[in-house]
Amino acid sequence: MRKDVITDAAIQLVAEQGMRGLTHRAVDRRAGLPEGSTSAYFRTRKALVEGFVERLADQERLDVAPDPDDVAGSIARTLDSWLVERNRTLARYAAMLEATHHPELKSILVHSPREQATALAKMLGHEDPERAGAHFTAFLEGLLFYRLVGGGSTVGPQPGTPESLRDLKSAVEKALRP
Amino acid sequence: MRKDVITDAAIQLVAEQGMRGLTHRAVDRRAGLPEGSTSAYFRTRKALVEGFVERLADQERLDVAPDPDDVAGSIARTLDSWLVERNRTLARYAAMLEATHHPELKSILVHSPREQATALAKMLGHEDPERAGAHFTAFLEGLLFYRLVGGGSTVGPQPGTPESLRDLKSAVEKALRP
DNA sequence: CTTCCTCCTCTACAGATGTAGAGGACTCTA
DNA sequence: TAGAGTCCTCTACATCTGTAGAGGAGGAAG
Repeated sequence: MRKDVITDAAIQLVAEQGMRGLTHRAVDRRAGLPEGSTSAYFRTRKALVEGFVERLADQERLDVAPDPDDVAGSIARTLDSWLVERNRTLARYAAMLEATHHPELKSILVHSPREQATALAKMLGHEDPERAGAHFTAFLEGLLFYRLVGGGSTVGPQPGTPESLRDLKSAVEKALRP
Repeated sequence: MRKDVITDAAIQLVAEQGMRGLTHRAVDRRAGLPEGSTSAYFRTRKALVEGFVERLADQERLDVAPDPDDVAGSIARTLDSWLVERNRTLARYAAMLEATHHPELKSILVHSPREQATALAKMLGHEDPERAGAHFTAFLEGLLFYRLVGGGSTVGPQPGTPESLRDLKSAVEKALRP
């Protein structure tokens, strides 16, 4: 579908150049479409931003569901896949930051791993599941962010490798400890 | 100094409107300076971005030095102060994201809490201080990020209150545990 | 075949943006 | 007081950006 081609190009653009690079014409060029296409589908820039964030949210809805027999392992695998899909994850951070001054985006981005984390914490016998769940989520979020943008540059092992998985798993295990 | 007025205005702008809001003229207006001032001090946009990031780095160099007698408490206080200075911290996240496609910024932003965290982890008797330090840093980073931009909106207690300090401290303590 | 409708491409235009330089005001030095 | 140097303001201009609408290509419906 045309719209998806456009929003996918938008995601790449945002990952590579930041929100500033997201213009109608730049998306046209990036997607190899004739000038004016993006503008036809998303008349205003606000619409374009929302379209791109919706696409992001759609693409990530899949990934979420830990295996109860190997909680840490399955979470580590999900995190690692997000590191591998570097551009998508970078675009998501850009979108989250954008949501700070563009609240409509928040409802699109919810993605809410929070309830899930709370449930998980309850399951694992934390005394204050709400708080533990929030801390756990924060830790994962930080792990990702730190690997991807923080800490200078290539911190930690190369994503997608067994070593990366091992490292992530050990971190997740530590975070899951009551 | 004139330059500081300009870069401070730039920080506010970036926090409120994102990198996209950072234009020479917008900074002039925000700082109440005549049009052209920003352009005189920072001829290119790249220079403007670097100037604003340098200013950010300068302002945060102060805050870093945990009290050995109350490690968790002092770290919690630092984190809380960053939450209170919402705009500066938001601007820093924008800058970090920007550094992804603008590597010169990395050397300015280093801020490197990593060696510190490693040293801390060693001090507290972790078996793999390097890794523990990285995880610890990631956790703090995530805690901040999650509170400020993640998780929908106002997650957790209001920054600056004793309750916020207590919550942060408990989180930090948990993360410090070997 | 004609008519209609949808999807797409192209062109237009006002306003914003990056960048440059001319020249004025002010300060310092002699 | 004259001259030199610095700091600032203003104006200019090519380019980019957001947004709008006119109109064509092609398929569907009659």
